[in-house]
Amino acid sequence: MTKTRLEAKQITRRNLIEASLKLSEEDGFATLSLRQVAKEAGITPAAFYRHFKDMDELGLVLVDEVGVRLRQLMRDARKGFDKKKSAVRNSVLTYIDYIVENPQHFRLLMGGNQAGTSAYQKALRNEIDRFIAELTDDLETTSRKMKLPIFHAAFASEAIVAVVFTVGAEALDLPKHRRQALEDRLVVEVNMILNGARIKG
Amino acid sequence: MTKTRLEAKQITRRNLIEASLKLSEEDGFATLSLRQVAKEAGITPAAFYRHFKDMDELGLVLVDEVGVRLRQLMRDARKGFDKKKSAVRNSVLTYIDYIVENPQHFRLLMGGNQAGTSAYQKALRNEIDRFIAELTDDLETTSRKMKLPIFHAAFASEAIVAVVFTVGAEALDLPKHRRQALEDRLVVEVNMILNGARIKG
DNA sequence: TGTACATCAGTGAACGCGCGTTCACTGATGTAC
DNA sequence: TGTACATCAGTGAACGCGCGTTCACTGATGTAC
Repeated sequence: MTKTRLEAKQITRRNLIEASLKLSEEDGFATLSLRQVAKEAGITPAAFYRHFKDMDELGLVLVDEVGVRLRQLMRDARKGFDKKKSAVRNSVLTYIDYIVENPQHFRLLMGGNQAGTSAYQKALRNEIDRFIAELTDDLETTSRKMKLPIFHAAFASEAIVAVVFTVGAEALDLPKHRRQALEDRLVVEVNMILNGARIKG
Repeated sequence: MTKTRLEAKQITRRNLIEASLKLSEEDGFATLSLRQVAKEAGITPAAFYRHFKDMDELGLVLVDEVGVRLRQLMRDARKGFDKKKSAVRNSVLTYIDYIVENPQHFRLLMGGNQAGTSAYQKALRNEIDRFIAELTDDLETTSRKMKLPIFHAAFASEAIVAVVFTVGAEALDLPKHRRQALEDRLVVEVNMILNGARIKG
């Protein structure tokens, strides 16, 4: 087995990634130290450098992983398996569930808005732009199918993503029983933006 | 003059506040150290404690000061002196101008979303809720005056503040000549939300 | 298969640094008489 | 007004701490013959 050593290295790399996600749950990625992550992953600080140049490089990997996963989730949610609910409500429920179950992922995408280097910032910005682009596509496709014109699909997507991220951040700080109100609010606000986007001018 | 010593103390306190605002311009308040602020204010680290219990207490003062100032500004902007432009465009222009001229203030209100203690978080949350409340009042008053019903004034305000803060964060990272596009975008999105809020359901 | 050498993930000690916090102090300002 | 004492904002040294980074090393895994 010529791969044993390589495999072991990849396991450690995985451990570093999982460790940073776990530790991000508390205060986000920006406040993590290399030593904390190495310790949580079960290696010495010096061994960290066998896998990543610095914390920033690890951060880029995390943003990418989380972005891919969250976009896939939202794509599935929009397809809307539960026909009893609107596509909007379906998506909102899926989204809120996900961020409550995976606060680390969400804090990762939010938190960097402020701290972090410019490379990390750009990666985050890029992920969010992807969300917006996918949503814009979806709105335009749906509009064509439904024969309901939409005048500002791109702007509407930007506004929706802004609202969705804002409400998501609030959801993390609330106890479970108050989440329902947030879901309802988010559904109303998203529909409000969609209605506005269907009006000319 | 029995006040000379007290006055001197208040000047130093002011210096600490101004120093932290100045240093916040770079990366926000969360990344500031007590020693940096003391140095910028021209005192030794130990003297800091004559004025504030810790950085968190200073943070609360800053959030309050900036919040008061920004709310006053937006109140004035909504009154809309420039009658050639819509109230929405007037407010958006004022807002973008302000955050570009005072990035420290804006970073202060944004940045804490992630880092900082719970007391600081709550103060921020509280400031933002005030913005939303004032905007809601304004929307309802205007609605009555114009005899244009509005069905979701509170939700619309939440959505508008979310969008406005998001776009504001983006404005800070852009060169001056690309700001115009952001203003236009913000005007369209805010109007979109207002239009949506005037539709029932 | 067995041996000799190369690779390299992870170790553990050491470094200098900026941090928050404490402490006894100084000396100008303020107060009482 | 003049003197003796109290107050207290600011000083400067010291502390222990966790940080990122470096380095020579170890020893298991991998490779060549």
